[in-house]
Amino acid sequence: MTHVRARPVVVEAVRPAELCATCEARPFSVCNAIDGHDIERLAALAVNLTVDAGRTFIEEGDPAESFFNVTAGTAKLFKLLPDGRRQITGFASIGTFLGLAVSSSYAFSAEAVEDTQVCRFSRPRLRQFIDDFPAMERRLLDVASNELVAAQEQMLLLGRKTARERVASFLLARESCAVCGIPTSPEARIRLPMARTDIADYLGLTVETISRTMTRLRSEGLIDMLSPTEIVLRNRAALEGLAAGMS
Amino acid sequence: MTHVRARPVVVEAVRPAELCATCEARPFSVCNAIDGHDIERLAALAVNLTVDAGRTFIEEGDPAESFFNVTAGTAKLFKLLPDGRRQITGFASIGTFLGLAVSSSYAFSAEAVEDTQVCRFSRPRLRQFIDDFPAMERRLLDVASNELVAAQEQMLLLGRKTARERVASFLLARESCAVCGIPTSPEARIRLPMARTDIADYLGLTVETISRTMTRLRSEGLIDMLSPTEIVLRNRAALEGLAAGMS
DNA sequence: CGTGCTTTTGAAAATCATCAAGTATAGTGG
DNA sequence: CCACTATACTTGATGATTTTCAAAAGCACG
Repeated sequence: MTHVRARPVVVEAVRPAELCATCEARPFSVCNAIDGHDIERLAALAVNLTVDAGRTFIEEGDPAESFFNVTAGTAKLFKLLPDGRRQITGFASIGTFLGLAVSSSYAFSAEAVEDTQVCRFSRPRLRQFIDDFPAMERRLLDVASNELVAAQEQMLLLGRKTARERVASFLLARESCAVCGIPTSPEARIRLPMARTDIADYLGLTVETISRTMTRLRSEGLIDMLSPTEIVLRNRAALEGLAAGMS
Repeated sequence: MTHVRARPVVVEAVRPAELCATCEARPFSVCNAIDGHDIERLAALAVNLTVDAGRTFIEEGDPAESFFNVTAGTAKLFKLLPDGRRQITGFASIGTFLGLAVSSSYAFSAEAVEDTQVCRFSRPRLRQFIDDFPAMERRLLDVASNELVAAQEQMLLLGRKTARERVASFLLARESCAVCGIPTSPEARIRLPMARTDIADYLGLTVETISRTMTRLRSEGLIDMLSPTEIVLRNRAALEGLAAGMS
């Protein structure tokens, strides 16, 4: 259980929309469904935001007026219980589209884990845009479908895996996420921009359990810890076995 | 942990597609995005299946050749670990669309909890159909978005709620699901077509814990149990408090 | 009216949480 | 540049919720 010290819901800076045409995040995002000059129409809808680490830019329950697209950095998405218990439902990095929901209010909060860049779209206006571009709708459905599959996998983790299995699964997921970390180097160095508390709230465990489990994985030679935020997978096969539940 | 006694993956009977126009499930399903005579084109793609209780009609990992739409009964969707641990990711009832996934293989298995009717659609052919009917794609995106929200709520439950809170959440969800149970009578009688084991695997608990928790809720006057499968909510407010985490 | 399965109940065990404290790290100000 | 403070991470001891193991009670079905 983590009691979250609230930081003001403020966006650091709002810059005029940059050209989507040159956006580094585009290859990873739904925006690549649009090409040619149509991309300029999309750019006209986008507002570039800089969100400092620790800042919340989506608040659960608030009217859902915008969609977001992460273009740099990392954000955590989470839900809270009244007493402060928190469940992180996912981490958003470059290319992640946020705000899919039929409801009129956000179903989760989003807070930057490190300095983050996002594009903000007015919900009704982007909705209108999508109606004109079926390819975009198609891409969004693909995104939503993939997230659904990921969510089911996470339910399996939360409902049925042991602490060890959860941590192994997490590390492997971080590693295979080619986009999210620094280079997926030959020796698989993983960057963990989020705090241990965040990992705990993502895996349904406590900070202490995360720490103990990682220490043990290290002492068993399955991983190396260059620093708390830099992990090297030493025995991928063993980790994969663990993650798959063949402990 | 539940070791699943495998039942053959067989569909009981295959009937010629009935007219979607008169389908009772249509108001609850994505099919209502299509109207007029276009519905006949859709009907031409559908195959009606009867799935007996206990039969599996989607097997995790199998090539995803079909979409399904539940038109009657209830099915459980689940993922397994190699040693038999099971996580039920959801229950599908009338109107539920199954098979959304970009991958070429199913991400979960589906087994009928009670005698169930489903429509089966060839994946590529329905995909083609959808391309012709943006309204359908739109509806699918809405469905996927809603399921995503539900999945996040379930992650909160699995990761952070106590056994009591989970069971209370489950009962309330069953109740508000106007479609899934028999009548949402004035006194909120809930039908639970699934076994205790299924509830356990859905809530990330064991059968024993489910049983004990429900017994306790009954002894505290929060619920009544007419039979193992028929529950009455006696103190809705208290249950809602529990489910929301204000224990 | 057994037979088999589901549900319930009981006792013991275990994983993980909680409480507590020490260590490392980073950022701040002198 | 270094000490100082705050925060994050780690480690240890204890405890509790939930699991596991075991068995009885209910029910459905042949």
